[in-house]
Amino acid sequence: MKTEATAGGRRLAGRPRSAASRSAILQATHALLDTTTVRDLTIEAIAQKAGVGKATIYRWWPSKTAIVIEVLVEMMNSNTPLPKGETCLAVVRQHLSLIVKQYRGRLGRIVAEILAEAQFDAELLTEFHRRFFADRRAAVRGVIEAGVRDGEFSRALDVDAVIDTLYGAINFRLIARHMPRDPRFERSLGEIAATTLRVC
Amino acid sequence: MKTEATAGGRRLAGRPRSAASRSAILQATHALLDTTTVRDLTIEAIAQKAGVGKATIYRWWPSKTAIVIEVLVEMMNSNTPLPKGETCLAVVRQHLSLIVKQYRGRLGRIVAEILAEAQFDAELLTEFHRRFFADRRAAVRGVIEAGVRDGEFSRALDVDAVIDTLYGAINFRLIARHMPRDPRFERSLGEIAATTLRVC
Amino acid sequence: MKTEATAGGRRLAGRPRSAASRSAILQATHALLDTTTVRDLTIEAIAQKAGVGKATIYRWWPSKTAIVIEVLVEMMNSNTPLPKGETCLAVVRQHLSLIVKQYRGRLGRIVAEILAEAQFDAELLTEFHRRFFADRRAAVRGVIEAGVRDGEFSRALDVDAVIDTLYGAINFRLIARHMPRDPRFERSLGEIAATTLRVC
Amino acid sequence: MKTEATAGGRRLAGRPRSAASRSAILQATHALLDTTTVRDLTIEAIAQKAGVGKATIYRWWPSKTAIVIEVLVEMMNSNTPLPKGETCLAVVRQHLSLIVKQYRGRLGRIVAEILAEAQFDAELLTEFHRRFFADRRAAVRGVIEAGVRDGEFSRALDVDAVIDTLYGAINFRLIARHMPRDPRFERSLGEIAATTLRVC
DNA sequence: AGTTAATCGAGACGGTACGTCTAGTCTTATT
DNA sequence: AATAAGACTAGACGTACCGTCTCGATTAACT
Repeated sequence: MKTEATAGGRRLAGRPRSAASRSAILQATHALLDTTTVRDLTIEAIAQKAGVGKATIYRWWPSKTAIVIEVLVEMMNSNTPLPKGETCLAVVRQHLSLIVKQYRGRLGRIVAEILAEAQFDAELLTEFHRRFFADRRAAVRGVIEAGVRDGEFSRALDVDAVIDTLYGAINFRLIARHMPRDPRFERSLGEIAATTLRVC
Repeated sequence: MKTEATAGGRRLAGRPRSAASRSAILQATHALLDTTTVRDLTIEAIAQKAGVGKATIYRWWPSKTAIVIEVLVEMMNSNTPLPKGETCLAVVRQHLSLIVKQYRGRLGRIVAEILAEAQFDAELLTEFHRRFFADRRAAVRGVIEAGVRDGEFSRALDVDAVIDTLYGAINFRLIARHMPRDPRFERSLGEIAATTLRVC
Repeated sequence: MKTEATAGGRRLAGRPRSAASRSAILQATHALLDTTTVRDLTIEAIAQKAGVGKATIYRWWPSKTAIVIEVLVEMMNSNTPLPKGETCLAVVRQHLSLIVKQYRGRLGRIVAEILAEAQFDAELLTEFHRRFFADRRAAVRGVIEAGVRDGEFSRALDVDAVIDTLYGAINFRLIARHMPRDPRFERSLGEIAATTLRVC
Repeated sequence: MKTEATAGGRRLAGRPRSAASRSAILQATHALLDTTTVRDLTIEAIAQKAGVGKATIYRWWPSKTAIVIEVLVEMMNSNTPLPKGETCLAVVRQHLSLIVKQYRGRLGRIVAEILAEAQFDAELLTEFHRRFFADRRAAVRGVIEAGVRDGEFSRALDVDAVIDTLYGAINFRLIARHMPRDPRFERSLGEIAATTLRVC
């Protein structure tokens, strides 16, 4: 038997992965999510709808939720550039509003459901954080740290705690559904952000 | 309080519900939760361990998660009296710390898992809110409103938003698991609470 | 309330058996048999329809089929007097025709179904034989033996074998359903009876 | 004979049916029938004993009794060639004796139980007739018709009625169990056959 | 051009839990 | 006692998916 990967570059024998199957699977999943929750989604239904063998799915994804994450990421594709604003506070406030709005529809439901499924699969949770939350959190963090450097925000800030406070409120209402995520909530969040970031 | 039979009207015909079975089911569920997640928990395993027919479970609970909620509520029974404190702020800070600590062990995991399961069952979510969150939230709300009346806290407060901000941070870290719920987090939350409540 | 059975007999303590319940059970069973097979009949459905507790049924009958046997016997009540005829052969032939006709409707179906259920319950089979077949078989036997004594029938006859031959054919078609139990069958059976009884 | 794949057309897509599973199921059923009645037999027990998923059974058989029929047919495989004899009557008599003997053991019990189960499933009854009775009946019919052509038997015969008379007697005693299927019965049946076939 | 090897759709496989159903038993209060 | 009501344990039902496994058929890259 020869080596699988010869000098320098990748050297795959055999039939390459079918791009058509991959996108058929993602599209089928997307379509099914209109009428089904992530939990009620089944690999069999995806395979059926995509006209694909189950094994093909299992070859490339570890679980149905992993597919959903991929669908979600493709849905969001460059959807969330950090908004512009005069001050760092303005940027943060607008971003908070944006997220509240974004989470109002199907997307919010799917995020909540992925988080739910990921409670029972640590790797999935890590993966979701890496592919969905990480960049946005880093961006927000960057803005806040800039605000601190500029003297706009308090020097004593525990940045992570503040972020979890503001975005956690959104996620908590998303998940616990005990109160609406309405314009008043957006405004109040903005006020709280102002106070916390400047005074804390 | 009167006896169950007399209060409220007619005594029902037929054999009454077995208290022994009820508590066997709750105990079995409690025990199984040591080694299983809520998702991996099965009604069959509970029935088996409790020495109970499956039908008996289905007669009294709509789903396994409903049982888990009942177990959780019995676990917490008068576990969380609102702490004493000199000022309203002190009470809130101590309560936040208490919750963070409480959520660190098995209890936190179960709360997260119930929330996860409840993402796919609206009634369950309502029920969980009613039996688990509602009282504690009302208590916290009472303290904050007292603080407002006394002039200790800001008059402009959106109390619900503030509560979701503080407790949402805890729940967000519980669910997303991206950062530890450690003493530093407790301290930071306390600071943020102080700022938000007094200045906002 | 006075005692129900005083003078002349046993005086049982406690509440006596309810005649109303007994007949409600039999009537309910009778009614259900219009739309259900004996197999699909359930004790629960009988109890429900009769407005009777399940335990009451179990107290007085060992199985649902036992109830069906009782219903059947009451249905047949003095239904099958041996027909009159000039000769013994004529009596037998008419009786065969009568049975073929009787078995054509619901009654035949129920007999077949009782026999089916009784394949798995030896006591039931014995009971069914005793209450349903025994008298009629004895009567037929009597006629045939009279024919033998009179010289109308062959002296060499194995009476039981002949009976099983003639009535067995009916029961076989009733159960295996491979051929109709029609007038031609009646006629042929009569011919075979004549030959067998006289020549054998 | 050709291979299965080629004969009759296109090879089907997908994994082919497992011959090992099929025979494991039949063997398990065979074994269980030693200690259980057809009624008490359960699909779960068969699946368990065969080391097979329940779905595999349901995929290929409509009911447990259908499996039992298949087991029975495989048990009988070329078990019952029509016996040789000098005359047609001799053939019929020997065949009757053979069937009586064959039905004495486990096989008789199973035939009775299948007929019992099939009282509640018309398709099953048809299937059982086709796979178990049909060929043998046709063979007997052939012999009798030959006898008629040769002048050995009566020209007036209703062949089906005669067959049901002779074999019905056997089946009736098998099912009603009111009399033994012993050598005397064999002899009497033979006598009756002789009379009926020649004189009728 | 032929060979090689991983891919593909299809669908059968062993397994497991589901929620339903009925059996037969057992508590109640009532008659 | 016997009754109607109905809760109880037990366990099979037939279904649905799981994740794995054969199949024959494709499809490139490497001889």
